[in-house]
Amino acid sequence: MAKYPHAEIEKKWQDRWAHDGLMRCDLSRTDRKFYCLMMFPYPSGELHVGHGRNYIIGDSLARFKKMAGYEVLAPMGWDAFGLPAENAAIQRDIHPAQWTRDNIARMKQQFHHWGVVYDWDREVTSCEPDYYKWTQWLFIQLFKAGLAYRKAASVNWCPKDKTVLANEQVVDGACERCGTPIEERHLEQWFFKITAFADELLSDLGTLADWPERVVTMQRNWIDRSDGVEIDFEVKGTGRRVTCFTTRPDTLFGATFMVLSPFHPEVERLIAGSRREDEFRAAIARYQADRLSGKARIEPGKDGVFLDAYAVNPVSGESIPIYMAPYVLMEYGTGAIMAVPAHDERDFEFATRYELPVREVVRFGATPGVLPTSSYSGDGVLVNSGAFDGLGQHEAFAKIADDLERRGLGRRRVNYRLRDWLISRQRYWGAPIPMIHCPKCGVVAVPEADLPVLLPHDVDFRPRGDGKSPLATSDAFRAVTCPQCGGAAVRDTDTMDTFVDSSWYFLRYLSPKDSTAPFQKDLCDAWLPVDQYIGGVEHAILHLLYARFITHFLHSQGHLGFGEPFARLFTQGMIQKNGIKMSKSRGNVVPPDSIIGPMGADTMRLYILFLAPPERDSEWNDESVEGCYRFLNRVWRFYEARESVLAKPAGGPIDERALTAPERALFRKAHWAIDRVLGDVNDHFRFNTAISALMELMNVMAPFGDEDVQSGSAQRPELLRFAFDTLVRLLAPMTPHICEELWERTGHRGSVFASAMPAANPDYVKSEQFDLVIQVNSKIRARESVPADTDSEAMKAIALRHPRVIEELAGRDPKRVVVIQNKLVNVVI
RNA sequence: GCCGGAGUGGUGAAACUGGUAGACGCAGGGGACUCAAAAUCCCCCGGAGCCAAAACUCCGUGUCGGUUCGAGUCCGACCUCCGGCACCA
Repeated sequence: MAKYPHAEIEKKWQDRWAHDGLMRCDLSRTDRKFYCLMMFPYPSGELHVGHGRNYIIGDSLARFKKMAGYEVLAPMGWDAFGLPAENAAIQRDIHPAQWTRDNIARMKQQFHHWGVVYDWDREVTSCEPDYYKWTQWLFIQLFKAGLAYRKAASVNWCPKDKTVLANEQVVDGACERCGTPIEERHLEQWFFKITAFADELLSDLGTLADWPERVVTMQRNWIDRSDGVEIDFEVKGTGRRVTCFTTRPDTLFGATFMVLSPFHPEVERLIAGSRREDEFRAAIARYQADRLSGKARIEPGKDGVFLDAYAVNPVSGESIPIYMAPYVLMEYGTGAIMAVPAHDERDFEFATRYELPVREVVRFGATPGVLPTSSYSGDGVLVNSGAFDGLGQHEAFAKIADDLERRGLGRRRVNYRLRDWLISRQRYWGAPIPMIHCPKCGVVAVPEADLPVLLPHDVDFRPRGDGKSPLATSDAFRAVTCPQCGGAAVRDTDTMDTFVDSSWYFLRYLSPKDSTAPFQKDLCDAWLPVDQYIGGVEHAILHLLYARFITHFLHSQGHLGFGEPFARLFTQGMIQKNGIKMSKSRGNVVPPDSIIGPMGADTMRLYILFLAPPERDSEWNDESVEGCYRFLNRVWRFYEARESVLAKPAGGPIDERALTAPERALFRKAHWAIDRVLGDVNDHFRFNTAISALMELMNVMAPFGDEDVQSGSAQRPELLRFAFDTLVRLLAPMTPHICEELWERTGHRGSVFASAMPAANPDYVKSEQFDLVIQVNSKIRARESVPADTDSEAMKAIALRHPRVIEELAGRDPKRVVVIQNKLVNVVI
């Protein structure tokens, strides 16, 4: 039998949607708004079916919401700056701008062929001056607020990409992108002070009830707040002090030694001119080498050196030896710790190795003993702690902290694992940092009226490897007059991390062409937070944290009326082939055209949605795709075989009581399908079960009307039409082309997406009969078909007079009879 | 190590608040149509017991226990896989 003409149908509707602006959004309709946002892609070229999932889920959801009466905002744009464009451009000897533009055109074409429709009037492209002008504006706002600062920092340097990487972009000591082991360099870099927002970013996670739990957890662990106390220890005989951070001031009396990071400044002071200086320096060099190799966990008990020096416990006056050891990190706290081996695992390991005293200061239960875990269990009582003996741990924390603060020897402090965000990059293809270095005035922001600072086109953009940006080679770009004093000055030649570009794009969609402001507060306040954000879980930390930070910042400055940008988040799973992620380098990608060509975009969409719950990683199976194609053909043939009935309007309401039993079953199945599909999609993105419900409806519909139509005696045309219309409308968001065509052919005016979703009548959602399960002692012994909503007494009676039950009872009385409405009766003997 | 998530047929997966395990597909087997094939349509399809069929019975949701009339679902312990963090004081 002939296949339905998908190619022709799909082209027709794709062109019509584009022409009619199907997803054009009217921003003035805010009473029922739905902002449906998909993470904008990096324009890397061809998209494969794995990428497609994100956009197909989003497009289907947007269409559902449209049919549910929402004014849907579904925009799309391009995260267009970044390294791959440069690398590809270097390889192919074309300009990154050209390469990027070509890819955008290609990907737009692909969306079009998939039937994925956006409001293209709102397209944003982060590498265009009309966009990055405002990324630069954002930088200046952060600068003015004291949240963008320069610091000479030891930074992660990728020798292959020849650029600095953020901590977040270093994975296992290697570059996230190319896998090259990173090196350490000391360079002046720009940072955004995200740590200033650490606390609100952490506590507001609690308001994100509609985010996946695991994403919230990942962010919480990433920020990781710890409350503690900084304590000053005197370095004996020097008059100098070393400050330690601890979350356990209650164990202060148990500190039997101190450990400095080998990179702590005090180490240099202690070893300079010392008798064992050479030995110390050799050790430091070794630790340095280990640190750069990155990977291995450093065993606290493995390595450390006594520095021939002592510190004085500020409370007990006790002298304790000072060690340096690589298990203490310079990057966290103060780079120095007071070691309490009795109550900290790592300190315990170290003390064991170097035979240092272990003194119990918190007792759990009655028996003395050490408990070397860093967890703060809270029910211990202090011992060996002078005046603080007998206090509970929590109380001791407070008392000791108070005591230290009063005497000026310490202060309460909160530390985060989160570090400030290093945003400068020594690369060409990014937004230039809008700053000027003046010999007289120092670092000065470019006046906002002078934005954008244009990225010069004719620069040798290959990376240089000397720690400077390619922009530094352009004298024309660098030379500038200082906006403050008018003297000669130079521009900053670094560009911004692309995560800055993507940290605010969702605001720009509302006024993408506005040349006077990055976004409009009133529009943003009306349309945000985003109602549904959809993207890959790989952005769980970086992008989502940065976007939250920037939104919180803009909120704090009064530019926005809200702090959290994304009310609901959905992270879709990866599509794999042969058990691994689809990627070009692994050669296991499925090109969309290999499906669309023979079977059409609707089949591809249907398969991707039917495959599995969308949040789950799933395996692509070529054979299963055909099952979806078969289903669409069945729908098509159902129409064709009944065209004479379906093609013309069949009016009249359906009188349920006048229907025959099988007709009533179909009528109810349609109502059931409405209920299922809308519930599955709205509540949990369960497109897979929604589709299976529609397949069930089709299975019930299939026998209806065929022969009757042939013989010209079709019964109940209104029922046939009701069932078919229902199927078409429920299926339309997922397979839009075939459904638009069928909607038109069945005599409807206007797009199916301009029509309303059908509503289920609760009276008809359940089938008339159900299988009453009769159990004896919880084992199924019989089933009987009975009318829905048979009351408990009647159900019980049916069960008790069933021959099987009578047989099992053998004259005895049941001990108990459990009745579950519309389900089962369990006779317990 | 810590924090999440997941383990169900040959396979992708269903199973709403504890109540018929395996819906809906795919693959496979059988049949109809056909000269034949494709396509389509119909039937079967977790395992075991029975020569076979029907009926029936038992077992079965990673493992072992528990709660309950009843557990894939709840509780406890464990195993495996995936993801995140990993010297954070």
